[in-house]
Amino acid sequence: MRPEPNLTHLMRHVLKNHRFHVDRLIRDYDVFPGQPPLLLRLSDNDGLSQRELADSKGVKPATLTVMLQRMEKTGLLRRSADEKDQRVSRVHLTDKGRRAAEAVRQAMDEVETRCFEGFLPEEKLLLRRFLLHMQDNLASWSPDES
Amino acid sequence: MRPEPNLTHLMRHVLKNHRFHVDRLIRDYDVFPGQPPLLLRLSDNDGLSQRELADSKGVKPATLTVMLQRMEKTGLLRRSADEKDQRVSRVHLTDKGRRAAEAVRQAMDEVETRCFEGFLPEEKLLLRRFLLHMQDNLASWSPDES
DNA sequence: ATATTATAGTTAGCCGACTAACTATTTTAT
DNA sequence: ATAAAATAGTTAGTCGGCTAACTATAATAT
Repeated sequence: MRPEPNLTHLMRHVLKNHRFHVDRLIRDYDVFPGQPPLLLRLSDNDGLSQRELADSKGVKPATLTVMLQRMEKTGLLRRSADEKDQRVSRVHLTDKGRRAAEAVRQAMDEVETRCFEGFLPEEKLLLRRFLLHMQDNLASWSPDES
Repeated sequence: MRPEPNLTHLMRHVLKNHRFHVDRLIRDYDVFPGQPPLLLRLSDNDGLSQRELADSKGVKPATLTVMLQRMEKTGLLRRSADEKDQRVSRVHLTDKGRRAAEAVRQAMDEVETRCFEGFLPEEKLLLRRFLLHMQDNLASWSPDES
């Protein structure tokens, strides 16, 4: 009666659980569920443009605009126009943003550690290979064919 | 400069791509991105309660209520009160819903096939084992410890 | 038998994601 | 040099997910 859930369904379940734990660990920093990757990216590379951030996160510019507006409102970052190209706006972390990013980094590390407890290094490598293989299969599937 | 993306980040990427392809294949059936699993579940098991559906999909009842309202409006399903327990409402696919479910099943099969092209059966088993291991690690992590 | 508690759904309001249509600026072509 | 095309962001509207607060019905306890 309970059909074996397929692999992608299982993956979704795992990721939901993963996100839940990360959120739980940083809920005191005004950081919302989609923001951790952004904070880490900015912490590694201050002053990126919104376009670069969107590409980096694999998200549409419209999505990013709204997220950044919220994060600016909660004081995690500020935006300033690029001097040479008035179209682009560059994003900088505030002090609060840097503290949040540090907390996020710790939380992500902790969850990642827990998540892969009991994995051998070669198993993690194998998992990475599988994921890259899947990614390659899906990305190279042009919408035209069958 | 480009840090190795961690495994969960990679997983998110793969799933986004997966969902994109499923959506592409069923966009002519009034079926929106979160609805495929629901349609399949109902197609296998008509007349489930909302509670059962929510648990099955791993989603909060409030989320389901809104999704079902939309799907009822587009004519994919209808709801009726249980006779024995007036609190529960049972969900049934319409003919249109059954046709959509069939299309979804085909689309999912096709994407799943593409996704795992070049995988050996034992590799898929290994991947499942890894995911269950991760799921177990995360699910057994009580919020209290560390 | 009544009062309490538990369960099923709903509503409201938020965040994250998308597309489509828009503005503003910079490049490129003619 | 001016017109056309490309690029960066924004806005509006929708779907999917959540939490919190609510209603209605059923089950339990005293």
